[in-house]
Amino acid sequence: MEKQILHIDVNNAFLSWTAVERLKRGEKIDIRNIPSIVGGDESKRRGIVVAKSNIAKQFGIKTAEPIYQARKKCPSLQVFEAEHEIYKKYSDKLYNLFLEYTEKVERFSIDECFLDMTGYIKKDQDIMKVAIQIKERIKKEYGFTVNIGISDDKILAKMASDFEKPDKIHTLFKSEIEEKMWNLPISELFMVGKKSIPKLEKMGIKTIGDLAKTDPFVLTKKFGKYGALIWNYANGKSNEEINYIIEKPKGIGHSITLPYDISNLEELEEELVKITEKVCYRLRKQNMLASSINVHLKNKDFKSYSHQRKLPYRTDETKVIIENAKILLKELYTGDEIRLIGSRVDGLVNKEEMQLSLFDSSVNKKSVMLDKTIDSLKNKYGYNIINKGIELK
DNA sequence: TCTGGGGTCCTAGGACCC
DNA sequence: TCTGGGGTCCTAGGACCC
Repeated sequence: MEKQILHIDVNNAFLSWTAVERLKRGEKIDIRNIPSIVGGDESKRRGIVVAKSNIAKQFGIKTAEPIYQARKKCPSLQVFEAEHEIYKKYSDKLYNLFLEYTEKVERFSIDECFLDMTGYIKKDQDIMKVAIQIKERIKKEYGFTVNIGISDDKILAKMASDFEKPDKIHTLFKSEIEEKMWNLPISELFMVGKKSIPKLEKMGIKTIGDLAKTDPFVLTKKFGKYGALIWNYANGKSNEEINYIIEKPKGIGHSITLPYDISNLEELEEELVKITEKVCYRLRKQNMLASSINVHLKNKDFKSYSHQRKLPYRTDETKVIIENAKILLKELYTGDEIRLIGSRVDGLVNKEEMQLSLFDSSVNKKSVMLDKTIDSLKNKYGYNIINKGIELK
């Protein structure tokens, strides 16, 4: 049976959601109708464009560009802070709405879902009618717009939702790829990013159609698995399933761009401890144990380097993880001026499964008890209620 | 006050084992 | 009188996505 897939994408998600929330709070101006963006804090050197209104887009403002540059393009630009709790709230609402139509919903990102409608469409309906109904319900019930792509292939559905915006539905069935997709530049193809574009162009591949008609053997030879992947995408043969089962994370990380460059180990260590504590807290919230820890630095010239090491045993203990993170930082640090520091745990496994199969060495351990106490305080009174002595200095 | 932060997956090379 | 070779594990780095 042919698959029936929808890809639903919120138009300018963070900006739309901020707009809706502000209207709800009684603000008069709908920021979707003025040149506006959601952006990071410039005073903390996190000033990039995260989302933009369509008017801002008309000024040539691009996602991820520095805000100062965006302002040059449009001096009257209004900048709003991101409000992640609100975004999570709208994302959850959408997901629950989609579950009314099929149980096979994949959350692809905070503002995008795939719906596998195969076998879920009633006799008096068709997939277009369902898409229209979903789109109109979201607009009416929540006050923002979405784009919907319809296809018999997952990646084609995603490509289709990216066609003309906002508030539109497009089909891109396998039978339509020549007509609707092959004339587009390769940069439009999912998974073709800025590093691959010049390489492909050098081979004379400028459009998705050019890519589709290239010998897949040549692509595989040059790009490995990646070559085969994009060739399949260009030919509408992704054959990917909708992963509607909620997966546990494989790693958890946190990184910060520092408000100013730091060039001494002690200060970096303080930052590392803070962010690693947060990582460990999130790890325990997931009820998982980590196998390895990774520390990542970026210097003022944007050169990145990282080290990782196996933990002595799979653990969620702040003390053990921080000790190992500190070792990595000492190995890594060469005296550079550091712009960004990151910490992440990987190789996560479920805690319960581990405790069934192994002698549980953590019972009554002092550091485990301390983590539990701190976590419950944080859960009750908020993350920042308790800080280690290092932050009180 | 120019360039975020959170992820996943792939590759290449070295260590080590048989 | 070059240098086996297959497999696994580990690390570092990079590409891509939103």
